[in-house]
Amino acid sequence: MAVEGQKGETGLSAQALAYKHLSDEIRSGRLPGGTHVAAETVAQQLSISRMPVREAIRQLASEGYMTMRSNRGAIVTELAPQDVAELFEIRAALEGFAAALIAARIDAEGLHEAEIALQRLERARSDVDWFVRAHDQFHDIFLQYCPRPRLVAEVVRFRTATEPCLRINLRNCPTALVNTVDEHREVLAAMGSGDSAASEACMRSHILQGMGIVHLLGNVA
Amino acid sequence: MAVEGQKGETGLSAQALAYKHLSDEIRSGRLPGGTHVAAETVAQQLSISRMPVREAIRQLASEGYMTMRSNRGAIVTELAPQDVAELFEIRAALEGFAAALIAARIDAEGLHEAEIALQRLERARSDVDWFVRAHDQFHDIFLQYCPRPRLVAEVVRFRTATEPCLRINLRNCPTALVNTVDEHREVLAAMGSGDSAASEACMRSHILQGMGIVHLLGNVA
DNA sequence: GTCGGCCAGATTGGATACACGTATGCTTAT
DNA sequence: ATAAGCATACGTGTATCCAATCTGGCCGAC
Repeated sequence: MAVEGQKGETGLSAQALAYKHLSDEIRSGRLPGGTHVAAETVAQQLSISRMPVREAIRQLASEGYMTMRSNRGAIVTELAPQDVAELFEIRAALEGFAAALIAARIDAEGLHEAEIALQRLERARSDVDWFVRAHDQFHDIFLQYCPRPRLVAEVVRFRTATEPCLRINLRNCPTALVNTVDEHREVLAAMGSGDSAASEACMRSHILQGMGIVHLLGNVA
Repeated sequence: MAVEGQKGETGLSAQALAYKHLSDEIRSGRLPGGTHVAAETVAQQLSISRMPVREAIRQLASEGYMTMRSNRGAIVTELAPQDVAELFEIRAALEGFAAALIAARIDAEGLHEAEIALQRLERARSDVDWFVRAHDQFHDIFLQYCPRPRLVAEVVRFRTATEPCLRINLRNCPTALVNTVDEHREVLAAMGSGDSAASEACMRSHILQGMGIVHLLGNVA
C-alpha cells in the first residue's frame, strides 16, 4: 500500500484526511442522516487503516454530526425538523450577539467588502450552491470583525451543522433566496449605522425568518 | 493483563474510562492548563492501552479541553482571562435566550421550586462549594422548563467549562456571593412576571455581572 | 567560549492482529 | 407454514507492533 504517496500528495495526516472526507460527505448531503458508516469501508476508500477513521468518527460524533452506538458502529445523525429549527435558533442567538459586537467595531473597509459580497449574492440567486457559498462569505466578512474567536467558532459550527438543511430549504422555496438578499441588505444597513442593538435584532430575525424555517416552527414553542 | 477484570468492575469501555478520568482530572484542576498529557502514561495508570486514551484525548480536544499539537502530543488547554470572559459571554447569550423561552412557559410549581433553591442558595453563602452546587441547581430548575434540549446542553457545556474559574472568583471576592443571591432574586421575579424580554435581559446581565468577571473585561472590547 | 550539527532516547501516528458482540440467514421442530 | 434456535459472517473495540518525528544532550569546529 503506497502510504507515502498519499501523504506526499495531500500533506494531511491520515486522520485529518478521514475527518475532512466524512465531514464533506455529510455536509454535502451525500451521506444523509441515518446512514451507517463502516470504518473499514471508509478506510479502504481512502487507502488508510481503520484507526484514523475511528478517531475522525469520534470527533464528528462529539461535534454532533454522527452518533456512535456501542458495538454497532456509527450512523450519520438524523436531524428532525425541530432539531434543525433549534440549531437555527441557537445560531441566531449567538450570531445576533456577535452582530452587536461587530456593529461597534466594523470599519468602512469591512462595510465595503460586505457590500461587494452582497452584490455577489444577488448575482448568485439562480444557483443554490453558489448562493450558499456567497452567503457564507457575506457572514464571514462580518465575523472577521468579531473580537471573540470562540464565539466565531461556535457560530460557524452551528451554521455548518444546518447547511445541508439550508440547501434543501432554498431548493424547495425559491422565493426564500430573494427574501434572504433583502434581509442581508437590512443587516448591512444596521451594521453601517453602528447601532449594536439594531444589528443584533436584525441579524437574529434574519437568521430565524430568512431561512424558510418559520413554517417548521409554530408548534415547537 | 487482566483486562476482563477492568470491564467487569467498571462496566465502562476502555475509552469511556479514559475520557472520564481525564475529564475529571482537568475539571477538578488536578491537571492545570498547559500540562503535557502523555498517552502512554495515562494508559498505564488505567491499565489499558494507548489507543482508547488517544481517542479520549481527541474527543476532549474537539470539546476544547485539550489542544493537540502535531507529533508533539496533547496539552491541557490554557484559558487566558479573556477566554474565560468570552465563555461567560457566550453562556450569557445562550442562557439569556433560554430564559426568554422559559419565562413564557414556567408554571407555579417551577417558580416554587426555584424559590426553594434560592433559599438554599442564601443558606449556602458561607461555603463556596455548596454555593456552586446550589447555584447550579437553581439554574437547572429553570432549564427543566426550556423546550430546547440542544440549547440546554450547550448552556450546561459552557457552564461546566467555566466552573473552575467561577469557584476561584467566588473565593477571591466574597461580596460576589451576596450580589449573586440578589441577582438570582431578580431573575426569579422576572420569570414570575412572565416577561420574556425582561427575563432575557436579567439573566444575561446576571451571568455577566454577577460572576465577578466584569473587572476582567474592560480592555477586551 | 559559543554555536551548530549529529546521534540517542522518547513519544507520537499509524497499521496490523485478535477477541468480543451483534446481526443475519438457515435449519429444524412444532 | 411459522417460529425458535443455532451457526456463521460481519463489524467493532482493544492490544501490540512498526515507522516516522521530535527533544535533548554531546561532540566538534570556528
